[in-house]
Amino acid sequence: MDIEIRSGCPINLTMEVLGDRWSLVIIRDIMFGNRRHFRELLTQSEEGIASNILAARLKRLMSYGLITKLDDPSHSQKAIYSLTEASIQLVPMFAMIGAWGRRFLPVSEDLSIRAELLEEGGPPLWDEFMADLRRIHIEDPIGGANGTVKSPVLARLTAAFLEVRAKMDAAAG
Amino acid sequence: MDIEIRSGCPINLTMEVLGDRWSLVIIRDIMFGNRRHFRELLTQSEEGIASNILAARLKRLMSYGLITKLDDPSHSQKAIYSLTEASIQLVPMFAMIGAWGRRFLPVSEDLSIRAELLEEGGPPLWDEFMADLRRIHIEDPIGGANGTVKSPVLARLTAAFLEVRAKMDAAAG
DNA sequence: CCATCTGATTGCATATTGAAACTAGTTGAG
DNA sequence: CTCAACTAGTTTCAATATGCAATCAGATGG
Repeated sequence: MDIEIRSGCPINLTMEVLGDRWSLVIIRDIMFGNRRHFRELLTQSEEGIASNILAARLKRLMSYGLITKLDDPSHSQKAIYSLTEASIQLVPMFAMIGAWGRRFLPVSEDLSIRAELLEEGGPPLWDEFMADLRRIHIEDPIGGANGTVKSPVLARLTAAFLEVRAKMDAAAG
Repeated sequence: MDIEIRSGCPINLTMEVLGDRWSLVIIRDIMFGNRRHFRELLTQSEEGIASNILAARLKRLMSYGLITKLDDPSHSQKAIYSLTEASIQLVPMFAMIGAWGRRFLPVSEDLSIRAELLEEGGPPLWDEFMADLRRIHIEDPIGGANGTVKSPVLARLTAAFLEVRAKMDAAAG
């Protein structure tokens, strides 16, 4: 699982590592959905990734140091996937990707509220979020996975998302 | 050439449009290298894209409204490829991608100086650069392609790149 | 008039992707 | 203890994408 390194350009290298259909989507689910198990990533994903692709991407992301894998003490067969410092520092990039997508692509209201808040919050919010992520992924990945350690920023983003979704459900049905 | 839309999430949609090995690399060459012809994109690229892939990607990017194609009056068979407002607004994303790549991937000194300057310059520089790009891609694509209309920001970035490269050449040879 | 340059296209081998079925082991309820 | 449900994947196979080399037809330049 190695980069080919067609050139040392930062943009090219980033594309060699993250330039595919699924890598950033998986990191997004771990980061913003706090999905830490294979099953959660597989079935609770909006986009319906195939299990073989998910397995391959997780392996690949591990080999690049973007996620780590840890045995879940509560279930000997469960693994906990966590972000690393490298993937936590993708937060500003996600903010820009979300901002651009909201502006130029046909996003849905509920799924874009988090991107909107992240854009509005700017660097101060990103820093706060990254600090949270360090706690639930690096300092205490087990507590972060089982919910005993939480991210206030994530809680706010999730609450906003659920609120919009509830409003949409009420309007629709 | 349509998106499948597996979900309305801004990050997912952006990956459906730009999440592949080559799209952003091609836009990078048009944006930072001011390569406006097929041949330039094909042969002056650091990474050596295949001609069929380049043709397919240009067509795809056009269908998404990220580039436009224009007949070159100086040569009836030449086409000029230009950025659109949507791709010009990728500048902040490129800045973040470059910054992340510089921090976590084995970039080369010469090819990362532009990313460094773009990161240091921050939003004021990005805005200035985007204003330049609007002039040489939207307002006067022909003048922008043949060099009669120039981007001061691009000139600074290119000068810095050439300076670093000259220094490296001197040290090596 | 002919070599060269233009933006591509075509063929073909290989690599990647995607969906569904399947594996092998674990856990929890009865 | 037993069995259904759940765990993280792997296997299989068809479809698609990629990469490389060769090719093409229409300008252009000498």
